[in-house]
Amino acid sequence: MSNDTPDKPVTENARIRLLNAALRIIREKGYGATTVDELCAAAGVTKGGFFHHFKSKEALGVAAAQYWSEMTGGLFASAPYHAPADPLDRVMAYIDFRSELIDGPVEGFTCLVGTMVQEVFGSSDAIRAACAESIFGHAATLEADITQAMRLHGAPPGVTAASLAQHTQAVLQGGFILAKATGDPDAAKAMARDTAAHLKRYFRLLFADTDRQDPTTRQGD
Amino acid sequence: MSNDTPDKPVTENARIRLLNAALRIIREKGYGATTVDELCAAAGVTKGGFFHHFKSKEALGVAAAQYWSEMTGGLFASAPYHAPADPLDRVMAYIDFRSELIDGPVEGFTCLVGTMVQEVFGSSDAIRAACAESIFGHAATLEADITQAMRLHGAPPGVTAASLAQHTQAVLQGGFILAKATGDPDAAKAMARDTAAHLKRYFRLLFADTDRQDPTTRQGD
DNA sequence: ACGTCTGCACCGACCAGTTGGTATGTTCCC
DNA sequence: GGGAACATACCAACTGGTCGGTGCAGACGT
Repeated sequence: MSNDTPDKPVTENARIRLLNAALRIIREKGYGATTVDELCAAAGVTKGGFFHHFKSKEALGVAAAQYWSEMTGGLFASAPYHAPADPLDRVMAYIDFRSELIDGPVEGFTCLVGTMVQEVFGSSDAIRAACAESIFGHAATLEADITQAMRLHGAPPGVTAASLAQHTQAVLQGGFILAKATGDPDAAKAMARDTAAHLKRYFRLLFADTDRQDPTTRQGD
Repeated sequence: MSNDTPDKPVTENARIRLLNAALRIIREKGYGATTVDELCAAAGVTKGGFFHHFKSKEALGVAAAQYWSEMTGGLFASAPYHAPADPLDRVMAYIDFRSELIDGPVEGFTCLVGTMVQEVFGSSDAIRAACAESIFGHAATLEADITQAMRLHGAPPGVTAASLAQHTQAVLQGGFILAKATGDPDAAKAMARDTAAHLKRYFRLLFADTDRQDPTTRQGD
């Protein structure tokens, strides 16, 4: 979408290490609580090195959001949920895939940009915009499948593909919040997965009144 | 649940002002970005006054979460959505009520504890627990109506009242995140309301297969 | 082939401002 | 007069950010 990430020369080592550290630590502690020094220590880079690559902490935040988009974008693009021929099945498989991703500790499966935007939407418009781009950009990839599903099976009354795609993201993000609220890792996982299950059920019900009453799509739980 | 908030004497003026400032400013800028000095300035209290009432910033965070519970608890308890005789209608009216609450600037309608818990779940277990208490405590009040609705109309297969109540909170919280991500206040409002509309549709569909096919419940949008 | 010149990646000591927190009053009500 | 409710002044630690410098890889003229 934006072409300001040209394929850099191969020698960007410290930058990548910094970005990877940012992904991990910001998801663990939040953007505000993450210090530059901490990032440097984790990446094995000094303060000077940090500010050589990022002109400010905020710039690191923006870059981290974009890096997150690249990483997750690649993950989703190569994920197996695109396989089904029926677009509705692809949407269902997408939710299953998201559900499978929910594993391990809370910081491991939650969303970097969802976490960040909540924190900085009032104080850094640059980071907020980068997070929005990531979230809504990802929603757009899902919207394509939903549009096709509506075309093939008929559109449920009162909903649009864009709205549904964004709602999907909202539900998953909300699940992450509740997951973080529970102190226990297992409860957190169950919480997030349960939310995803409700989301899938919503899709199933939404498209049940179209031409899809036959229970041939009884996948999973 | 916890009785460590006994009814203090009436003379807690600065404390209340501090708490009100905290509610407003933390929702605006997040917990981490909110400084003690800023809170003091907003409440017209000095640093000494602050630490007279709260032994630390973290203690203020915990108190703010509890204060938020009290405030919203009162708001919801006296809200008109309890009027309908049918518990399912009450649940629907609850979602409508939440949707009506979505107005004005983003910081005005978002949830304090949802914002905070996202930020501090890894760094302050005390605040995290206070936020969890607030969220799940509120969910429990909704769960009662859902349980009754299931008893009266039949339970949709595969869901429990507790799970549904928590899912409701998750969806609303997720809507807030997407709302914050959009820079524009009007778009934010629309986003959050749209999420609530999807949630309501989910409930409608869930209970449509029970004894509730008659469209007498065609309220709103 | 060779010195050197240039620019980039990175270093690490340092700084000024800000942070949460404290020690010591003062006021005022019971 | 004693304790709760504040105010004032202050601090040590830490924050993001700066700045002069270093090592090294390639360009370039000879």
